[in-house]
Amino acid sequence: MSQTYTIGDLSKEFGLTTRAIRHYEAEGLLAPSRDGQNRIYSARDRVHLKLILRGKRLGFSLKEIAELFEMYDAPNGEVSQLETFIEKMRQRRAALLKQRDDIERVLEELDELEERCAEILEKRKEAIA
Amino acid sequence: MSQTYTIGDLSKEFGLTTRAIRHYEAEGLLAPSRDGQNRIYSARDRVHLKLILRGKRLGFSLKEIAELFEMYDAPNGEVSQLETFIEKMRQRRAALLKQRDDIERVLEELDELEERCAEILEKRKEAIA
DNA sequence: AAGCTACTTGACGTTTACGTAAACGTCAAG
DNA sequence: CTTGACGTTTACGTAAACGTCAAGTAGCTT
Repeated sequence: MSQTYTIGDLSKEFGLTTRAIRHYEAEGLLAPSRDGQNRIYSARDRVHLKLILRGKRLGFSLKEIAELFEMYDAPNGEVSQLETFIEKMRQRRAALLKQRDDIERVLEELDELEERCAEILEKRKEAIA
Repeated sequence: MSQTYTIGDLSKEFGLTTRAIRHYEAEGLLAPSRDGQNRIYSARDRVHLKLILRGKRLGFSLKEIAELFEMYDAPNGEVSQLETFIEKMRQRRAALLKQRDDIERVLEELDELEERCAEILEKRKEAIA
């Protein structure tokens, strides 16, 4: 007996609207089974949803996330297909590394900003006292 | 004599359309000076554009990037303003840290995927030979 | 049976981030 | 003096990612 979820369960758990979840399905990112006409999500579906959200946090479009899913399921094609696939992965990796670098820089800037703010705050509070 | 750029210069350098650059201006992200009606971008404007693109790579909306710019210019307000500002920074930082974590995970997954692909490729090539 | 609650499928609306086309100004080269 | 390359504004178009009704269904509960 494996755990299942309604669309409402997942929407609450992840802070999404049901509309959004259905939208992901319409875009081919989810494929829950049905109980009559009601959607039933498996643990695997839930993981998929998590992955979707992670992809979104990284700035991927739904279409790109769909591609990533295909990539994950698809290493079955021919050699040429596999090679273009690997090339795509290389590009993804490069983009991610760049993104990681960007994050480091922004974090540094935030540190500086925070310091400046702290200083200013101190002065203001002295001025008040 | 400081370096200046036309909109075409910048569009070429960063691989954007001029339309996009004007759009950023319309959204308040850039404020080049003018020579007659033609836009003249300073080195500072160019840096701003770089920052815009970095923000985009990180998945920020143009509006969010505008906020970040304001944040950077704005540590002048009152104490209460400063404090909400610092709170915003805290949230940004948390989001960025999460994003960094997400990236690590996806990179790991990409590693696994690449291994799988390499294995499959080898087998295919053996099969051919 | 009536009502509540959660689900369903449309279908149109909205926001973001530009694309694209029209219509025109400006300057240098041929 | 026209052609071409670049620039301008204005305005409508569009794709993505949902939001927001509307109208219906299905199962409980009182």
